[in-house]
Amino acid sequence: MTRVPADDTILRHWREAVPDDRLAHLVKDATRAFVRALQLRLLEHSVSFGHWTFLRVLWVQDGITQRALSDEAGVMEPTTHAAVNAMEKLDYVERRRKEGDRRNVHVHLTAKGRRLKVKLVPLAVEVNDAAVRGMSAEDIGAARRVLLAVIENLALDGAAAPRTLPSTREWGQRRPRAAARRRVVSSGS
Amino acid sequence: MTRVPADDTILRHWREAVPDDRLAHLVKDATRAFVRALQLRLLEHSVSFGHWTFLRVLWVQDGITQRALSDEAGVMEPTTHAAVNAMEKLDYVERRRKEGDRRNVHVHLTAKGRRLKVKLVPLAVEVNDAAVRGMSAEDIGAARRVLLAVIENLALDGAAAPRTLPSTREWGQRRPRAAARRRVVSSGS
DNA sequence: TGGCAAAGCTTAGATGTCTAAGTAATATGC
DNA sequence: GCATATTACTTAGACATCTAAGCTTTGCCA
Repeated sequence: MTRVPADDTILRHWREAVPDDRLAHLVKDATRAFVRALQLRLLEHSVSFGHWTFLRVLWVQDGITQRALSDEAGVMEPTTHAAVNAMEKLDYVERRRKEGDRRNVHVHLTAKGRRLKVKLVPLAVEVNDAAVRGMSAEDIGAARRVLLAVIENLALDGAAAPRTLPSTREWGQRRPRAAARRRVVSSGS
Repeated sequence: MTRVPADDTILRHWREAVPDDRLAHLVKDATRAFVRALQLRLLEHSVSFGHWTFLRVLWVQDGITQRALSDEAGVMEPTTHAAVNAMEKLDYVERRRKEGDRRNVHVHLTAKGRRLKVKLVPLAVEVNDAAVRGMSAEDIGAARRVLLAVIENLALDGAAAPRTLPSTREWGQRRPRAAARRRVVSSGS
């Protein structure tokens, strides 16, 4: 790689500066570190990081719908859609429609997709072990509690904020002016 | 209807499943929660989340070079370049070349960019407070330690791993940049 | 002192993620 | 039993981020 953007700089950074959104940035940088480390290993098996997210889920719940897959992976449908397209081309999965509700598209692993599991899972374990090396079990437990709390607290926060608007949260309304105005202006000129 | 991808599903998810890369995913989901929460607030001031990252740095170190800005923000130059372009259009910053080294491009806040600080910083504080609500100071401290360790451990991991790999499209081929080289060299001093 | 490497910025293109809006199938209510 | 809402997927487009590679300026040194 050319240059790790961070390394020295980021580390110094975290020991000195105390910005107002310190935890948020720590979490963000940690995510990048995790993604990068796993990506590095996945590349040797020609699997992109994006696919890992979905394969993980499918190894446990093969044949679920795209919607369910999105939920389990924690992303929106279009993200899943794009990833499934790519993985279908790579012959890791295939889409199937079943009898019954014809809206649903079920995503099934191919033999090839299934085989990746034994190779890839150890890589993730390796990364996680390396990541927490030297940390006590208590600290790691505390970190888990805090992160889970963050997710819960902010989910509430996000759900509460737009409450002033129609029942099904309308981001379009809340997000407002920037987008709305832009649209008006461009159609008017 | 726009659905929050996560909410219930993600929360249930974290209380049940115990995948092999649990911490990595916890961290990733927490990042998304943070970003989303802050974005929600920034949008009301017509500031995108991407700009926040750089404005934070500039409020403290106005007039630094794009490279320095990249390092402080923890991203690569092209990311900074794109963001500075956008912020320049919005009249939050301006680029200036100084006497001396003409390769450097210094990024300066405009009055408009500077004014955002008092409005935006409280939003970040608010998000961080909301995020850790109910957590003990000890747990939060432990979480910080763990996250910092993750960043450090994986930075080492990333620096070490590729050297041993004859992998085709990797590090080795390209002429190493200063940082990469420095790291190798300094192992001897 | 002239050439080559390094440093800084830019461009090009890929990836992963999102919102908004469109289409097709199904469910619901009057 | 049809009109309408809801659900699942898709398409379009935006944005933040990355790597690879190109350009310009500077530094070094043989």
